[in-house]
Amino acid sequence: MRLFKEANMIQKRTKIRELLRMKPEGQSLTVMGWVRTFRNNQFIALNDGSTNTNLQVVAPLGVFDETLLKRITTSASLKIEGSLVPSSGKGQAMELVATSIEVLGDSDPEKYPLQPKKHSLEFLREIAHLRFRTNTFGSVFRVRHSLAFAIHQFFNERGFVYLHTPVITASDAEGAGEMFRVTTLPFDNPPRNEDGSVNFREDFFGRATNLTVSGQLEGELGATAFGEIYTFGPTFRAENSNTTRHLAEFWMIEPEMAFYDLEDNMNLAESFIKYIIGYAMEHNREDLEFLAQRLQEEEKALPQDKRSEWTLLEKLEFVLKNDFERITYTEAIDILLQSPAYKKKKFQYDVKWGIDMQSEHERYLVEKHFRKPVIVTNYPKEIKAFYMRQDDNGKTVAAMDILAPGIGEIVGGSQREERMDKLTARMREMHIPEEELYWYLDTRRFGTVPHAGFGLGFERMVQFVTGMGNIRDVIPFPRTPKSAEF
RNA sequence: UCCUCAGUAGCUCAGCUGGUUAGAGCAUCUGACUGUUAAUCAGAGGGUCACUGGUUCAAGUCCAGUCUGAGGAGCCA
Repeated sequence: MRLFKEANMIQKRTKIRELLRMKPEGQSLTVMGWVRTFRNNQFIALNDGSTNTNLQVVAPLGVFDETLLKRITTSASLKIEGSLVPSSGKGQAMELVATSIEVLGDSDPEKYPLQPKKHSLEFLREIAHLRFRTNTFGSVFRVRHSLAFAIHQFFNERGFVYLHTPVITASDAEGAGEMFRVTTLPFDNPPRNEDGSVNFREDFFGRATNLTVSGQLEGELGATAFGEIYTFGPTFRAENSNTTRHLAEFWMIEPEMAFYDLEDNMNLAESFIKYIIGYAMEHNREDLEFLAQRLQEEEKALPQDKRSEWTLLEKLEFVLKNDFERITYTEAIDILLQSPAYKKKKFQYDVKWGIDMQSEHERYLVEKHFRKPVIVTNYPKEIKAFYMRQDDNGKTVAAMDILAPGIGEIVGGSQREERMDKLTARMREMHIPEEELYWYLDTRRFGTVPHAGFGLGFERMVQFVTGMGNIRDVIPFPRTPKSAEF
């Protein structure tokens, strides 16, 4: 009975996104949504989240009770029945002339924090639970949804298996970053060993556990059975990073493919990025146009030389149509050494073969020299992880990073070391305990194969596509140091 | 974690070399108007000047510490 009623309510409702595509010929429709503004005691701008475009609802003068009209305040929720007609006003093609208005939920205008005006992103971050009701965040999170959907579609079309790697892990061997401990032990008085250290054998899992910093090692287990897998889930880093590009909780996509070399890996990563951007451009045109416009207005405050030369859509279009630049680390260092910036001593950090490139170096390559996404390959082994495949020269590994304009490293990947002897030798050099990773090494023990994979930070991708400057504005509930309110 | 900047009304901000009762625009409320597009016009209410301590006859203003936020750096995705 209850189910039937709910279905009935849904069937009657027309989403504004669909309504706006109809031909207005006086048809009778029901809409439900939240009030954005109420002008002139007569015109309701109604938004239901399906699109940024508000529906203009006309409440003809004299038809509705004064006490009802008083309740039509910013963000009150309404159910409206009316007829869809061509608009006699200028700002919109059609409007709904209300025959009945029901207030589903009141919104006290003295207390509701959002106003029909511009708010700073910093302020909206403080009311993250309500910011979805703004145009900017409406667009950002519809685009985020589309990108997530496109990711699954891309891999599904190519026969990849979506592998759910664990959120709680016991492995602390990879060293991808500081970890959040997971425990049920009492923190004021944990059980102790004789030497005074905490006795994790008495903890929930019988050992020390943490939130995952990467699903890659588990991903390799999948790849060496299914051939091609991908993970897409939350990842946690307890680093005290306070930047526009870091979160303590973020989402990562990590494909892992057997029978792929570095070149295959790069090809996949490049077509993957183009695919999901193309998907958003096709399905979220309106949102992207809104975000592009928002960005342009924001940049008006900047001096001429700091403004971007392209609009957001032009930038995305360009990325779609052009090949990413591919250079080796060694070539990248040469370019930096030859650069006017280096010769004029503009770099704060020195450049020489063997360094881990700094943000300023990556920015120079991507934003000044090539002016497009760049894939840098074959880094020195000293600055990369133990599992990356060693090149024949003994100096470099088959790594690749994709650097994007504006955000820097968006993808990090490599061909993995499939040769047992080389891998364990490197682990010993880097003091990584083999015993703890016996399960990982089993992939090399039993039918090892050449394989490769990469990790892509989802929020950085959403930043790139939406043009949002701060990563805290592209995840619904950002977790950063000293901040986990909602 | 380091460096720099900031915290004054619901929001965005002004407040000079310390000196009467701390201001503006927007928002809100009341009234007017009624085809408006962040409507318009008139009026009203609204403040622990982040917190703690100090200097001083006197602190929003100066000093110290703390907290929070932003930008940059490092770490990285």
